[in-house]
Parts: sequence; C-alpha cells; structure tokens
Amino acid sequence: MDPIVRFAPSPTGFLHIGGVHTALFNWLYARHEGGEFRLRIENTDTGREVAEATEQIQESLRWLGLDWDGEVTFQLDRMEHCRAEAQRLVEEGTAYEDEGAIRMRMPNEGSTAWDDLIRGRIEYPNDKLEDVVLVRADGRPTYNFASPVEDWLDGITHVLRGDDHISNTPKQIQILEALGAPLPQYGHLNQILGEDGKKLSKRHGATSAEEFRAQGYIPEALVNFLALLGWSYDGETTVMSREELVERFTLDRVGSSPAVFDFKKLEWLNGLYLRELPPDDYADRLLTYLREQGFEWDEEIVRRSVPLVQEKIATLGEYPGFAGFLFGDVEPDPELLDARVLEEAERTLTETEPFTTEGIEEALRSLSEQLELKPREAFQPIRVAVTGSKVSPGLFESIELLGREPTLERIRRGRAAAA
RNA sequence: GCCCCCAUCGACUAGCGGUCCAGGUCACGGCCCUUUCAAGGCCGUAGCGCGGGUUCGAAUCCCGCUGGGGGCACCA
Repeated sequence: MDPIVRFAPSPTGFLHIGGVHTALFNWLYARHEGGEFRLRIENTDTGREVAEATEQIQESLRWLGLDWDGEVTFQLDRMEHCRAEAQRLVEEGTAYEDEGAIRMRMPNEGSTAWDDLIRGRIEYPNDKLEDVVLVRADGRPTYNFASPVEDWLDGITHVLRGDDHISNTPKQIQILEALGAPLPQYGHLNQILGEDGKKLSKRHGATSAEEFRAQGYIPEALVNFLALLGWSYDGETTVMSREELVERFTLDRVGSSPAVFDFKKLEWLNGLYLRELPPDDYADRLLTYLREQGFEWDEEIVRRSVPLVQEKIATLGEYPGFAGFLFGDVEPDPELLDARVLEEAERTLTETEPFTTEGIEEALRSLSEQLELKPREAFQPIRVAVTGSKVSPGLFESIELLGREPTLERIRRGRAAAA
C-alpha cells in the first residue's frame, strides 16, 4: 500500500523553518515511496489564527517546490464530524461531559506503546495520561482530537512530525483505539536548535521560509541543507539535487538526535548552488529577487552584471551591496582615494581603446607600472572611486559595464574628494 | 516535581562488535593562486560525556550517572 502522509501546520504565522523541515521529510518520504503528500491546515484554535498565514504557508511551500497532492483541507471544516464522533464516545461511555466540554477517559494502568518509525519502541505510562478534552465547551474540537480523527478520515498511513509531539502520540493512539480506527505508523523527527542549543527562534536569525527567501537564499540550497539535518545518504555525500534526495531518502537513515541549525553551512551551500546556475537562470532569479525586494533596476544591466557577481556572492541579498554601484551614485571614503593615481587613471581611461575589459586591464596595468606601484596599490583607489568600496566585482569588468563617461565622472569626483 | 526523548570533532554527520590510533562536509588555521572580495587547489587543528558491566575484542550491546531537549492547556 502506498503511504499517505501529511503536513499539518497551524496558521499562526509564517512557515517556521522547523515546519519546513517536517514538511520536507514528509514530502521526501511520499515522493520516494510513490505515495501522497497532503496539506492540512490545523485551524481549530481560531483565536490564534492569523488571516494571511494560510496563504503564506502555501506560498512558501510552492516556493520550496514541496508540492502537495489533492486539495488543502482545513481542520475546522471537519468540526461537525469531530463532534459527532465525540458524541458517539460519550454514548459508548469512553468519554464524558465536563463543564460543557467533552473529555475522554484515559486508562490509568499499563502503558501505551508504539514502534516509532525512527526511534524504535516508545512506551508511555498510562497513569501520566490525563483525560483529554476532545471538544471544548464552545463546541470546537481540540487539536489532540481533531488531528487523529482527520488522520483517520484522510487515510493517513504514516505520521511524521517533530519530536515535541511524542507526548501527544499516546493520547492520539488512545483516541483512535476508542474510536475503533486503524492506527497510522508514527515517526518522530528530531528538533532543530539554534546555535546555543535552544529551540530555534527569532534571536538566532531568520526563522521563517519567507525570511530566508528575502535574504536571497534559493530553494535548492535550503532543501538540500534541511535534508541533511537528521538525515544522511552515506555520510559522505553532501550536495544533492532534489531528484537525488527523493531517490535516496529512506526513513532508516533518519536520525533522532536534535540538530543545530548552521547558518554558515547553509550560506556555503547557497553560494555553491548559485554558482552552478546557468547564467540566464541566475539572471532570472536575481531579477525576480530584486523586484520582490523593491529594487527597480535596469534589467539589461542586471543581466550583464551576472558574470561579474555569480562567482562572488553567496546569497542574492548581497547583490545590492556588491553591485549597487552600477545603478546609482557612490560615496567613496576620501581616505582611500589617491589624487595622483586618479589623475593618471582619468587620463589613461579617456584614451583607452577599445574600452573593453581587456583594453582597460592593459591600460591600467601599464599605468601601475608607470607609477611604479604594485597592481593592488594602483587599482585600489580607482576601485574605491568607481565602486565606492574596497570590495567589488572585478575592476576592469566593472568599469567596462559602467561605461567610459560614468567612470570618468566618478574618477573626477574622486580626485576632488581626495584633494 | 513527574513523564518522555536525545548524547561521535565548534556544527551537520558516517560508523549498526574486530577492516576506526574514528571517515566526509561546514566553520576555523596555514600555504598557493590573485586587482579587492570571493571562488579554486593543497595541507592542518579538532571528537567517541563519565562510571560500571557483557565480550577474546566496544564509538558500536546493557545498566547507572551526568548533561541537553521536549511535554505535563477547553494551544497546536
């Protein structure tokens, strides 16, 4: 039987990276096994629901390429069904009314156990199980009731979720058994922690898929990175495409210990994926990114700048700071300028023919020789005057792309500022 | 407090009793390349939490401890 799994976020805000991790593992499992991956919004807590969240979660999943099967379902839509099931339990005597709410009687002896897909056998003493509320006094089912009922309704065969749900599992198993429903198999994924070993939160940096997107990370990198948090193929292979991940993903290689989110490694992976992109693709993504971030820069120049930046930046977010000089004035630090060098550079570049990367390089190299300066000594003031920074794309390419007049203009201004 | 889960380099991990004086990747350090910054190449530092067992033999199995995390809601 093909597995049916689900990702069931609650719409309380942006999709948290931990949620992405859970969604990814479910998705990889479903795709690898040829099963189904469903998306269900757990919105029984109407009080905490954020209006935009439902759409944002879907948008994030689409961006990441985690496509789901069938229609998105909403927990609240199944409210009536849940109520009816709860009523049935009351009639059968396994549940009872308590101040308007319906609670289920939990056993006090023995233990509830299951063979966790990734942790092996877990036993939970029943005397620690409280009589869980199935339906609130206002008629809305609780998460711990609606969730298993829906898993049953949807024919979910495998529940893969964060290990913070371990203590909910015995309750849900008891509920399903009382209902006479089949049990899915449960697997509890490892938690993702911040650098300090605490649960990943705001103060560690970006925590939502949206934030990573805004910082210029691309889905391939994020997916590859997250897959490696709690799963490995052979311990040696690090870089894997989405297809390779799907092909290689198996539950028996999923680990159970918590993993610290390593932003540096993500950045490295992102840079790697960015560098491997075909230039046209890179340009398209960069353009889309810049537009999303509110930069309305000339498309042609952005495209032509791709070869200058692709090897150099690890996130798209670095582009404005790195190549922004191509689109607007710069404010160089006068301390880093050098009037004599700039005067000679202006003279040289006025006459340079052809005004191409090669021509410019040749001209400036002979300039540095004339001035008896090391290349770096001669080029740095020019770089600063032209790009406004000590760090920039290749100088000659940058000058060619900027154009002769704008370059000369900046050098003139640099001379004035230096003097 | 009670219950549950987890435990290999700073980080992610490989290792499922001998082939491990523990391998890969990021980070870090050094060197090379070099117009800056990256990228790239080469080299290197660094780890089985502790204590008991089991066994001819343990990072690998068992127990305890310690440490970390999670849960104990009419939140999800």
